[in-house]
Amino acid sequence: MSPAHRNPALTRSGNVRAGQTVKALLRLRQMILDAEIKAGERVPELAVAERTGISRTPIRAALLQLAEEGLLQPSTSGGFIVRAFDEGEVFDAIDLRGTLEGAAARRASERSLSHADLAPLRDCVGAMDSIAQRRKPGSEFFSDYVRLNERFHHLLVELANSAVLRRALEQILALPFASPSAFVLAQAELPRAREILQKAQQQHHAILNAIADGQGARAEILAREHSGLAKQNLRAVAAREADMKRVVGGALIKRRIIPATIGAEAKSRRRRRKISRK
Amino acid sequence: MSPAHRNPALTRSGNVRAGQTVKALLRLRQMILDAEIKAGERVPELAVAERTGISRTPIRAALLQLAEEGLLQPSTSGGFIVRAFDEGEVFDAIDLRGTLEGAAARRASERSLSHADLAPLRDCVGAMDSIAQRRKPGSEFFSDYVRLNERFHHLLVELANSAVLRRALEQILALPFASPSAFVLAQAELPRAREILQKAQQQHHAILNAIADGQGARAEILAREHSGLAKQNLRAVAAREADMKRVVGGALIKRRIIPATIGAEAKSRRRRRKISRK
DNA sequence: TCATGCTGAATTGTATACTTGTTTGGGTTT
DNA sequence: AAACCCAAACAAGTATACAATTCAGCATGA
Repeated sequence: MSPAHRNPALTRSGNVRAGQTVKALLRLRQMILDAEIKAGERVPELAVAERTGISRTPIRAALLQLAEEGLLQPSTSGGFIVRAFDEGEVFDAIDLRGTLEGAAARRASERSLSHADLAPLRDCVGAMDSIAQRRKPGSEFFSDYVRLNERFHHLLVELANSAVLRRALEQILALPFASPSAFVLAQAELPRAREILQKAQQQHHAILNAIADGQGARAEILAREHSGLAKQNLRAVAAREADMKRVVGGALIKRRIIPATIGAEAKSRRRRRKISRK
Repeated sequence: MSPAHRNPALTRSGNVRAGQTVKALLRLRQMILDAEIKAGERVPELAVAERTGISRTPIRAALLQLAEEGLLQPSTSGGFIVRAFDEGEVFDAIDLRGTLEGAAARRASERSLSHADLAPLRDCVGAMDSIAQRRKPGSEFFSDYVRLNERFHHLLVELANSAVLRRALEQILALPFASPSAFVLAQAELPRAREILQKAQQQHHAILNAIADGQGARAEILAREHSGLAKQNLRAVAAREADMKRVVGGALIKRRIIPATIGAEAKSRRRRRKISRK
């Protein structure tokens, strides 16, 4: 998407010369997700430019891109502010992912794919099986699982073979908490962790089989239902603020129940006279 | 999305002071859709800057935006080229719109909306009824119909009350031929024009009723099915090149059957020696 | 005490100069 | 004659200077 995507590698100097725009994009996204810039705050171009040593032009491009992704929101007075999401929006995002993955599963089912076409997906599910059967979840347990899980969902979309569908899913996945494995880390803390994981794995199997059998409607429903697990995790995790910190971009999600104290407003500069209206 | 969204009077109205970025965006989009720049061609910043009297910076922002919308494609060597769509992609885009509108209809159904909430949608359908019953389609016939049709689809999404869903639909509707009324004008030339229009209107009624009755699954299927009409129109229109010219952005759609002559390549400059690679 | 309008600092939006990379055409060599 | 190399032209990426707008803070007056 970014115009500087083409800069794959090095210049003659041998230095990793990623385009400034890409650098700015990555840095800014990190800053937002790590809550270095807090939700609701403005993102001043100049400050970012000074801090990163990148000039304003690429930074501006990155801001534009991040606004496209939905992490930033254009301010009425120009510039951008970090978007805050309430629990409902996160829910809706996961729901939409379910809808789109359902559409993908249906399309994949209707393409009468060969056995070989489905091999990668089958292998992926198989690999997850062997992970899920480990007695003791080791340190790489979850990172392995997350990787395979993302691969599963990625393959699903690829099998649908629709550029527009892929684009739509890319858009929604730009919201980190909409990702299929967004809550896996937090889920690990839940008492029913293993149970949830096994249920997810059963669903992976079911989706794969439905696609292999060309059962489009069934595959769609199953894929959609599969996203219900993420919704369930969201509900469980959102209840405890501590768990929310384990979710990538969790700082962007504002709790529904706002404390009575207006502590949040104290530190950010506020217009003292908003009664000026009329 | 664009940083200059804040400009009060922006789009189709007689905008007195639009930001340069917005101006560039509108101008460029028009140039692309009118095939002033043909599909597959590069869009040179400087040329556009000279031609429009706008400096490169806002033009670059507009190019970025248009790439986000999907009308432009980043080139490997930097810059952008006008994207070409084959018939399959147009089909997929309409299909995806159907999926998303289906999701919207379902959500709307499940919100237990009051009679008053549905009034705008009901009024819209009513207005379309009175148009559809006109004996002689006048000059404003189609423009009125198109306006109301777009309004219907817009209201449908609003009733779903989901920001992410709205965003996803905005993305797909940025492709002009994915619009619900993209083929209405071309459809008018078809022999079964009136019949198609009446069928569409029946579907509008059915969707409205399903939502009013809270029948989510039914509303979803109906809305999805409704997009089938557009697919049908696409098939009918795509058969004849002349009709394709009546479709907005039709120049971006490349025919499936490519003539044996390589005439298209003759005019565009080609690299003579691509064997230079090692 | 509060409303109102002015002013200056800050920040975004725009233009342009400059740098870096890609392309292309011609000359050279085999 | 074909392939290759090099260099000049060109276009995109980046930095920075400049203009326009916004907003806080203060002064002024009711």
